[in-house]
Amino acid sequence: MQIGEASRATGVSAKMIRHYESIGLIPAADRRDSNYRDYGAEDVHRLGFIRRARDLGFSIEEIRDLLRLWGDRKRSSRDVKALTLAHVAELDAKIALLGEMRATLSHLVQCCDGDNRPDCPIIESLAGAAPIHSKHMHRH
Amino acid sequence: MQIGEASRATGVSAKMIRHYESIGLIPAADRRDSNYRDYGAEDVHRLGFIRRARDLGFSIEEIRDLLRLWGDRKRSSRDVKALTLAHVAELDAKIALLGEMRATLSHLVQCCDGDNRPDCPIIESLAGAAPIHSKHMHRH
DNA sequence: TATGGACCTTCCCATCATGGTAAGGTCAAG
DNA sequence: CTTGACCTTACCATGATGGGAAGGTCCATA
Repeated sequence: MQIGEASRATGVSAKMIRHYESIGLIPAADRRDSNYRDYGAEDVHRLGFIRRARDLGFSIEEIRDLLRLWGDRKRSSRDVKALTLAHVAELDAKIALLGEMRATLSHLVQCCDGDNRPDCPIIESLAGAAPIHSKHMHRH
Repeated sequence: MQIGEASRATGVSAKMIRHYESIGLIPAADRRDSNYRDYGAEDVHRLGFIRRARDLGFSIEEIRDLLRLWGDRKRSSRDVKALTLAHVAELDAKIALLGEMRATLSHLVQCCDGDNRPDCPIIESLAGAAPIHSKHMHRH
């Protein structure tokens, strides 16, 4: 099948399929006489694997490792689990960072009247008036 | 003061200060005879504003708007609040996405023995054996 | 058979925020 | 006068993806 059909079958854009080939994530596709790339069931299977891994947030390099493990009949599930746990830790770190931002911002939003006047704790906070502590600063 | 000192004072790298100038986020700095950039209190204040906004995850374009509002004595806090709420919504979307990934992965991790054998639900799931439903699939 | 349209090819550029490096200018202290 | 710390511009890289140009292939239909 041509790249477009492989793309439709896997949800990976033709652009990215070519890219994955160019960086060696997947083997170079067979070519027809027309020089068009030709994909078979195994290729589609691999692309589906990649798409699912991408959907779970794995980086290309992590996926490279996952593909190697997938093809290794002697792999230990320990290695897969370790790789995955490392990725989960990355996700946790990102979530924590975004969560802190969200918490700070939603506190500021709560304190902002949102009316026609210019006075705004959000702008003031960015301007460096004071760090954002808790709502109960004056109780200590 | 020179760019290095402004950088140290604000936590914005000299590299990024020049970059912000090049994209018009901040006005072109004054120059000394040596052609070195020269920063004053107002510049440092603005850079601090930018750094805090970056720390809260605002994009450069959002910061452009925030700077405009900051400098506008006739701004309405409504506008600031709206901009911030839009950003919080973006954060929520990202957090939700990462959270879904995390949930799926941690379920798979739980199901993976992590021993010397190759059998691994993580790899199998990526290979497309079956979609990940809940642990209680068979209860309905 | 010719043409049109859907598909493919490679190549280059853009995103976003940031960092690295190279080649060279400036300045103050020793 | 040298050394070292600082500055300048200019170019390239990241990671994953998309856009577009210029041109080749293939099939159906007029």
